Amino acid sequence: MTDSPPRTRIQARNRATILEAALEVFAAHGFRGATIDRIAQAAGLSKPNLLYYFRSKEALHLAILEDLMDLWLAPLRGMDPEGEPREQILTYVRRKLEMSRDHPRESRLFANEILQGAPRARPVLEGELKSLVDEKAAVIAGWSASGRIGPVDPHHLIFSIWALTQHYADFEVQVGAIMGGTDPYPAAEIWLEQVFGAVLAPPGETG
Amino acid sequence: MTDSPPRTRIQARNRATILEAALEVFAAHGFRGATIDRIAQAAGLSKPNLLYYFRSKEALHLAILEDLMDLWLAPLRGMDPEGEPREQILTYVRRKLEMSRDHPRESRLFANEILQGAPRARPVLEGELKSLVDEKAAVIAGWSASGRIGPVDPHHLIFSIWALTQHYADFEVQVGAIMGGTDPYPAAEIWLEQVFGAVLAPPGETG
DNA sequence: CGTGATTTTTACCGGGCGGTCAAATCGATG
DNA sequence: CATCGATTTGACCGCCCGGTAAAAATCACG
Repeated sequence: MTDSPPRTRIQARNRATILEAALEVFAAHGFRGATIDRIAQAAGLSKPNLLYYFRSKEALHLAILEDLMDLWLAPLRGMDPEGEPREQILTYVRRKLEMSRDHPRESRLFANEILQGAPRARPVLEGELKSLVDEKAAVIAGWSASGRIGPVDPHHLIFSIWALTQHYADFEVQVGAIMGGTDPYPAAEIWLEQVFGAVLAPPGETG
Repeated sequence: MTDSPPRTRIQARNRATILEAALEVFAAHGFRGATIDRIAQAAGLSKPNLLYYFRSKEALHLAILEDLMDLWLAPLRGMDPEGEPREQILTYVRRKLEMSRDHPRESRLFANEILQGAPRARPVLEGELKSLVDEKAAVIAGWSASGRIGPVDPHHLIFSIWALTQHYADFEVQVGAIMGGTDPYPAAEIWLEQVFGAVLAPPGETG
C-alpha cells in the first residue's frame, strides 16, 4: 500500500509533498536531527498521516536517497568518451557547480549521509557509484595517456571536482560568513574553470 | 566549578578524557545524534558524572569547538606574508592535508556543525575566521598583483584549499568505497601539489 | 445517494534522552 | 584516623520521538 507506483491522485500529490518536505528537513538537520513531526508539519500533514505513506523514517529517507541518485549522477554519466576531453571535463565541472547552486539541499543531504559513515547509502557507493567512477576514470586516463589533456590522476581529479563544487552548497554558511552577502557562484564558476583549465592543460601550453 | 582551569589532577584527567570521547562521538554522529550516555560510556564514566564536569551537552560541544579553533586555524595563521608566495601556499595546502589525515574527527565535527547551519559556531565564523581569511586573502592578492604568482581569486583559492583537503576526511567513506582499501593520502599529496602548482604558476611558465 | 475503499484524525504507548538530586564514596590534609 | 571537600553513583523526572490502533471522515463510483 505504501510502495509501488501511486494508485490515486491524492497519493501521488502527498507522496511528492512529503518527499519535498523531507528533503528540506533531512538536509537541514541530518537523519537523527530530523523528526517525523517536523517533516509532517512542513508537508502540512499529521504525523500518522505521513506514516500512512511511508512506513518509517528510515523508509522515507531511503526513498529520497533513491530518488536523488539519478539526478546526482547525471552530470558524470553525461561525460562523453567520444567528446573533446577538456570540454567534457569542464562541462562536468560546470554542471556540478550548477547542481550545488540549484540543489543545495540534495547536496547537504548526501553530505550528511556520508559524514555519518553512509549507514544507508553504502551499498550505492560501493556498487553503482564506484563502477560509474571507475568507468569514467578509465576514460579520463585514456585522454591523459594520449596527451589530449595533461597527465592527471583520474580518481583524484574526480574527487577534486566533487569537493570544489559541493563545497559551495555544503559549506554555504561558512562561505556566506566570509563573503558577506555576495553571491559566490558567479566568481566560483570563473575560478573553477581557471583551476581545472590549468590542471588539464597539456604540458607546454599556456592559457 | 565546571569552568576555569582545573584545580585537581582528577579534574584535569577527566575533562581531557571526556573531551576526547566527545570529539569521537560528536564527529561520528553529529550534535543531535550524539548522546551524553554514549559519550560518558566512551569516556568510562557515568552520565551524571560527566555532567559534573560539563553543565550540559551544549556546553561540552562548545568547549570542544573552542579547543579546536586554534589547532584548526594554525595552518592558515602560519602563512607568512614575508615568505616565498608559492612555497607559503603549497605549505599551507600540505599542512591542511596533514590535518585531514591526522585529525579527521576534528574535520568531521566542524563539517557537521557547518552543515547544520553553524548554530553554535556562527559567531566564530563571522568574527575570528572571517578576519583571518580576509587578512590572508589580502596577502595573496598582493602576491598576485605583483606577479609573484599567477592571477588568482584569493578567497576562492582559500575555499578550494579547504574543500580539497577536508574532502579526504569528511567524505572518507566515499573515497574509501571508490579507492577500495588503498590509502588515498600519498596520491592526494602529489595530486594537490600538482593542482595548486598549476593554478599558482605565473603566466608563461611551464611546470 | 449509498457503499466500500481510501485517507485522515485522535488517542495512545514504550523507550530514550537531557538533566536533576540527594546520598554515598573517595581522597587529601592534619 | 578524623574531617571536609571533591567525586561518583543510583534513582528518578519530564519531555520528545518513532510508531501503532482504531475510529472517523472523505472520496470514487455505480
